[in-house]
Amino acid sequence: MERLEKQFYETPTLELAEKLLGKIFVRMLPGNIRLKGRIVETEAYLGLQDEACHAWRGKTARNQIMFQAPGTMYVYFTYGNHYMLNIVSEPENSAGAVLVRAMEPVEGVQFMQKQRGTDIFTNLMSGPGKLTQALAIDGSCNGKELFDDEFFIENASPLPKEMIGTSIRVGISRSRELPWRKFIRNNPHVSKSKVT
DNA sequence: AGCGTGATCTTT
DNA sequence: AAGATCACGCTG
Repeated sequence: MERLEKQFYETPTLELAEKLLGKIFVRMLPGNIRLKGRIVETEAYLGLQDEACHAWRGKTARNQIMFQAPGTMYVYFTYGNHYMLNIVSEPENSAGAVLVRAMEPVEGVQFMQKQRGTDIFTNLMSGPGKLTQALAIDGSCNGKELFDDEFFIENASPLPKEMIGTSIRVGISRSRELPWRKFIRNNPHVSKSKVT
């Protein structure tokens, strides 16, 4: 399948969160290592009215990447342990991003097992902190774009509507009511959560 | 259900 | 300068 171009990302954040489901995230590493994961769970974070969005009070040193062009990666560190992978949306100078919460491993499983310290297939990328560990994504990836040979996303056929679930977002306290989490129904790699 | 772990943001 | 919060994951 072909790689997603810039214009794919030029769509409202909530819509992008849904469109990314089923697409194949690819990372190339030195030594001809290719890692692939199918995106199965996402969440939308949008600008000023969404109090759970890092950028809701304006631009800071941490969140500035969220104001960049669609298709940029916003990676941040949290809870003293974990990196979170987001894909920037919305035009330049407005803030928005899609949090990638879970993937299904497609290629490079052995590498992922080593990274994660487990062989259990459904425990490799079934959470936002797990998938960055599996893919060796850290703060050095913050600000990189999905349009080169290191990081890109491959297209896949759109999913039928009935396969997509919606819920409130996981692990936030402000703006909890917004139903901005999207996931593939009955997929075993979707993160464990009280909300289904 | 409880806690580690450290950057970031808010309040004093 | 100090305190709170945090888009989590692991053990028990």
